[in-house]
This record gives sequence, structure tokens and C-alpha cells, in this order.
Amino acid sequence: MIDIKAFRENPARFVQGAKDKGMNVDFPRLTALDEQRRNILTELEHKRAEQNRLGKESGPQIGKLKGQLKAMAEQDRGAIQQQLTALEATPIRLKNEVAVLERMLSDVEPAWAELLLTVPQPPATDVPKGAGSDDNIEIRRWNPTGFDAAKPFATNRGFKPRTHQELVRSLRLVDFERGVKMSGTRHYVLTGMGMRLHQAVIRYALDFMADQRGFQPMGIPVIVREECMIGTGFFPAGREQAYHLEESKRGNSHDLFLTGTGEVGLMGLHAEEILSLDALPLKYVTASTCFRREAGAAGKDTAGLYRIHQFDKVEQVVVCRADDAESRTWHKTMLESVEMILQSLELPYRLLQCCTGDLGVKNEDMIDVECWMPGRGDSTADGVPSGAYGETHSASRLGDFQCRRLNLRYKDEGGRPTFAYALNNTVVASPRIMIPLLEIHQNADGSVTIPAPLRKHMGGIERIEPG
RNA sequence: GGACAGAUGGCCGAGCGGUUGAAGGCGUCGGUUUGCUAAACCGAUGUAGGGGCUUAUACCCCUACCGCGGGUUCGAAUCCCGCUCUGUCCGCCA
Repeated sequence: MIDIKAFRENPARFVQGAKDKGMNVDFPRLTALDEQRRNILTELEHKRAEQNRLGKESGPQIGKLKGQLKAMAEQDRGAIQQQLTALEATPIRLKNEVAVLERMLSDVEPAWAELLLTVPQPPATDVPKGAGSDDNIEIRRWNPTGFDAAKPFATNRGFKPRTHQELVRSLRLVDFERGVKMSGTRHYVLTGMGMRLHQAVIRYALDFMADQRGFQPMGIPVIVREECMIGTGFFPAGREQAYHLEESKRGNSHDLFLTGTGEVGLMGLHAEEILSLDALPLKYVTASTCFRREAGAAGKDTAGLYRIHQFDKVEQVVVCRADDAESRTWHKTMLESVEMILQSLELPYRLLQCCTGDLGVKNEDMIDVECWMPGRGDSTADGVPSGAYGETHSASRLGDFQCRRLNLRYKDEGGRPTFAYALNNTVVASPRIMIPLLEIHQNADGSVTIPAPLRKHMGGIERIEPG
């Protein structure tokens, strides 16, 4: 959520920000509602102040007179009753006026709040402008020794690559048919060494973050209340992306939602809290199952492990002081962890600075990491895929957008409660990462070499052999 | 699933329908005293919104907040209704 005060002072910044992100927000309506709301509020507060003043002045008198009235004989009550009526006239008038204003407020307030939630965080000033992912700017590439992703796989390795779909079938790592039988399209079953490879990479990433990078490992709920989804900025915009458990229809108090990323659980942890300065920065890492409906992605990446409804992800999150420079430093540090892991797995990758049009509602700066996947891309004349980079990671800086919604604050040096800044970044998401893992490390004989760091999590084997 | 009990500030814990943003205690911060520490004493110590003043802090004023939402009343932490949450006991259970 944006700061409404910042919006009043400089609406142009938010209007431009939404425009650069390619998002439509009814700003004139927001301005109008905000003004109405403020005017009503001001008047209401004046009336209430008057009420309070009278309550102290004439209130006790009224009470005394009412007491006298009770103790009196019928015929003597007239004079006192008159006094009472006079004393009560103004408070009763105020009461009615307040009621009218309150009704007016309840007309504008909900619409105002709802609209405010839809205003996106403006992109950081140095984020390149652009319409969509085609305008993202490559920052750098990395290749393992002996492999150059700029050249075809066959040139690098001396044989034609199999796609991950072919590999998981011949190596019996994934059973798509039974996955679909049980749960429908975009579902799958990990089998045998497929499950072990999946577990190995998740476990390796979590351990790496905990042991080498000082992040606190957490196990968090993946079933959460709506407040968590709104607080982390996934709702209302992404409502269609989340699985919805309609518990209220079964007589329970709250509906629940399956989270699409561990970020929701990690950020929800300290919602509604005021942290002490020395508690920061929070550095959390979690491994959690993620659920995505992939609404609106019909027909896209339908085959294979690329786009699926359920997967596991190791996610890192940092909550730090409201300081732009500090947030940028953490952004680099988090990405460095990702690069260390990808390099240790010997996967070619590149970093992309996302342009304004590719940002979401909640982030002001985002860098995507794409791994080279030999089985992706258009097929060449001989029917072999050309290979292409595919997104495997995403690292976002959110400013205070998320913490503002979550009401997550800390006491700054001067003791003032301040909304913290938040960042999040994929450490590794599997099975998607298994695509480059299998495709890059495949051998001419159809086997796949397991990168050294994963072997101890796979019973010590070095290769997955066909058959 | 059944039966009870409860929800008040950073924490514990009082609170008659009006003078209670809320006693008392603890904690924290500042000060005094003191070889140091400790103790003692004095003072301060919630959040949000709006306004004033200001270059900006500071400061001043107003409003709201005693789980949440309604209601009664001239006036609600206090009375009434609904909801949520927490705890305890019993049952069931991976």
C-alpha cells in the first residue's frame, strides 16, 4: 500500500508510476474520495469535540437533575423537567448531526480503502522504462567452464540434447499421466530419483542459506487467511491466482487460501508488530510448497515441468530499515546467494533488470534470473530445440509497500515507529530448476550427471542412468 | 465435537454509566545521589488520524482506540446483542 499522505503531496509520482507499470488506476476518483473523506472527518471531529465538551460541562448536571426527579413527588417535577429538556437539547442535536456524518463516512470510506489498495508502488527512478518483458535489460551472463550458452548445445557437447520431457521419461523421474489422472492438467508425480533430485536441490538450497548466508530457516503456514494475502500485496490483484478454501461455507469463521510462495508466510510473521531496531534486519529462509492456479496462462507451457500448479520453493526474505541504500545492498547480497548456488550447480544463467512494464503492483525494482534450458526455444531445421533462457528466479525490492499493508514497523533511532523495507528472492524453485539441471548435465548416453553439491542428498550417486 | 472461563497499555493487573488514555506494579529511558556496579529517590514512557507552529525536529490543540462490529444512553472500558480469538477440561485423532 502506498502512503496516502505522499499521494496528496505528489500525486503525479503515483500516476506516472502506474502508467510506467502499464496499470490502470482511477486516480481522479481516489483524489475525490480522499477529499470527501477528509472533509467529513474534519467536521465529524469538530462535532465530537463539542460533544465531549458538553459531556463534561452539563453531563453531571443532567445526572443530578435526573436523580432529583426520581426522588420528587409528581406535582413538583415540572420545573426540573424543563431544565432537563433545555440542558439536553444541544447534545441531542449534536448526536443527530454526528449520526448523519457517520453515515456519510461509511459511504465513502470503503470505496476509498479499496481503491487505495490498488495503487501500485511506483518503480524506483533508475528502473528502465518499458512495456513488458521484451524491454528487460540483460545485466550479465555466467557460463560454467567448458560451456557457452551463446552456442548450440550440440556445439558445446558434441551431441543433440534431449528435452527434459524426454529425459524424465527415459530416466523415469516424472509420471505426468498419473499426475493428470489424479489432479488434472499441470499436475505430475515425481518418481524415484526424480523425487530425490527434487528433494536434494531444495535441501541443498535451504542448508546453503542457513549455513553459509546466516539466514534463519523457518517452516511457515501455506494455508493462510485473506489478511496475509492482502498484506503481502497478492490480493486483490492476484485473487484469481490463488486456490481458495471456502471454509465459511462449512460454517467456519474464515476462508483460507493456499499460498503461491513462501514469501506470504515469511512476511506475515511480523504483521501488526513494532520491532526494536536491533531486531533488524530480519533474514528468513523457508522451504514451502507453492500453489498457483495459473489462471490466464491457458495454453502456455502446457507440457513438462515448467508451469505447474504445485511445486516447492526455497524463498529468502529480508526486512530491513527504511533505507534505500540498505535495501539495494541486500538486493545484491540476496542475488549473490542465488548466483553462488547456480554456479555451484554449474548452470549457465543470466541476470535481467526488469523494466517498469514487467514489475508487479508491489515491487519497485526487480531482477530476474534465467537459466539456460537447452530444450526450450524454437526448434531448428533438424527438429532440435534451439535452447533458450527461462525464468527460474526473481528478486524484488518492495520499499515499504508490503510492510505498510502488513503494518510491520520498527522503532527508528529516534524512537519513531517506521514502516520497514522488504525484499524477497527465490533461492531455488523445483521442479522448475530440474529442467536446466537435467538438460545441461545430460550425457550422450542418455544419463544425467548430478552436480557435486547434490550428491550427498542422493545417496552419493554421481549419475542417473537410463533403464 | 461437548462443557466452562476469559480478552484492558511493552508486560502483569485494577476499574461504581460521567472528573479514566485509563489506578497500582514491573519493565524501559532520562536525571539526582554514588570510587564502580547495585540500591534509593525524582521525572518521563502507547498507536493512529487531523490541525496549528516550524526550513525541519521539538512543541501545542482536537479526534479515535480497553479483542472486533452493532445497539441502549445526553454520556459506555463499564449495560445489551452478534462475532472473532485465546485458555482449561472431556472426547476423537496422524
